[in-house]
Amino acid sequence: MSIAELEEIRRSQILLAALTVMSRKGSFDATMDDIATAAGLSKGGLAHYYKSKNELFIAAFREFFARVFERCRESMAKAPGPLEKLLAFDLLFDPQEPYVPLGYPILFDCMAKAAHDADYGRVFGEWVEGWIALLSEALRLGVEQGLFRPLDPDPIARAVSAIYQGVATRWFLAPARHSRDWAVNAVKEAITRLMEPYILRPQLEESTTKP
Amino acid sequence: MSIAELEEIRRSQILLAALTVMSRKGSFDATMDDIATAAGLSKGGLAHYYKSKNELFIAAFREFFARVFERCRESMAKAPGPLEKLLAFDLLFDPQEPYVPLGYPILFDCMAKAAHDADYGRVFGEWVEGWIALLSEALRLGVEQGLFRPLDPDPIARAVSAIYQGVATRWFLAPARHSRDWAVNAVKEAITRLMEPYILRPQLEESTTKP
DNA sequence: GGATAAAAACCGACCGGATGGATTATCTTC
DNA sequence: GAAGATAATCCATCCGGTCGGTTTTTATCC
Repeated sequence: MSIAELEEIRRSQILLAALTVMSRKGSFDATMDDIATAAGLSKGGLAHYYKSKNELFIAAFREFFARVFERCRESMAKAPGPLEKLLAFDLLFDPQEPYVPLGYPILFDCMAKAAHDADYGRVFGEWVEGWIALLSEALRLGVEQGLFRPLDPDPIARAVSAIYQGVATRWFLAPARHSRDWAVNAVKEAITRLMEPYILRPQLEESTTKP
Repeated sequence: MSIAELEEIRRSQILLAALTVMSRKGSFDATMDDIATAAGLSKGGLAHYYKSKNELFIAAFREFFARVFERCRESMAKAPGPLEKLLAFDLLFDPQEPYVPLGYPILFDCMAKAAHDADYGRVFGEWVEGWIALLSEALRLGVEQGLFRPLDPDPIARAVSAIYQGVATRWFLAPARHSRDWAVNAVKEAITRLMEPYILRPQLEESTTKP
């Protein structure tokens, strides 16, 4: 095994440990000792790969968002049509999904940090932009396929993404009164209705021409 | 001045100081020293009124949410009709609004804490429920006034509130790509369209009866 | 292939600073 | 003078980061 390979393995091992501890304790309460223990290394061992706690945390948040993004992309790729692609994120409300119980605490921590620290704001913003790019692509696809009337994808994609963010926040933080059924339905209703004026129906095209 | 009056004044002074420091530094980085300095008291003075940092923070978050709730209630009270009441929260995107620059960092901190600590989850959840009660009331009003068709207010109010949460989160944390205009319009579009099937139009009542 | 030296990886102990809370002393009010 | 309010100081603990020492790996030479 080469030094580069070992470094890759160690960094990955440390990131996984960091994400686990951050999710369990909250990133504000996660210590380097905790993470070192979870990684099966010493603090000095951690220091070899990540020069500071902040550097490790930025890397951990980036890793987390990369994984979530990939999972979302997969889910979208499987959806049959552009509207279905906009609605392809029920995984966000699935407790069995690997990154759901682990992920929301991490997401909220990143948001709390982002409110004060531009580095974290950048991490959050880049993830958001990536997701919005996916959604915009689906909207453009819908137009190309003649399923949606011509539209500006950007603000709509942003609205769609924000709806998911709001509903998911409520589902996770106030679950007693925001069930999964509510979440799934709220998202579907809101997004479907938001898209309503853009949907072309070939067989009913005459009746969609409102006065 | 009686002891009860002094206590009221001191508690209020300390809470204001706490909110100011929490907003500026983040609640995770706010120390009792910081808050004492901001309150013009010593740490010992703080300890007389709040027995622990946690007790002070819970009280501060509650104070914050109470103020935001009151501000939202006022804004709604001024709106002319039930649909306008659902849309009466442009203040959430107004940087001149007192609790906006100060409030979002506090809100995100509370959310991050709520992900791990049921006490904070309760504080957050109670605020959410209060807001939803206002929205539900407006929906019921709309039905009573014959402006909305009969509906179940609860899930709709929750969806409306979640939309605000998502859009506001994006506006505040990723402002470069989520302008105030986008936010105001996204909320208006999403909520108006979500309500579309429920809106009764007296002059066009016949055409709303879809097959 | 073996021996040797150098570099890298890793550990455990240590350090200085920060913090919440406790304690003692002082001040203020009744 | 007593009670309450407040300040200042102290204390124990915690934490990120450092550092000297040890172990492991790599590179070089014969």
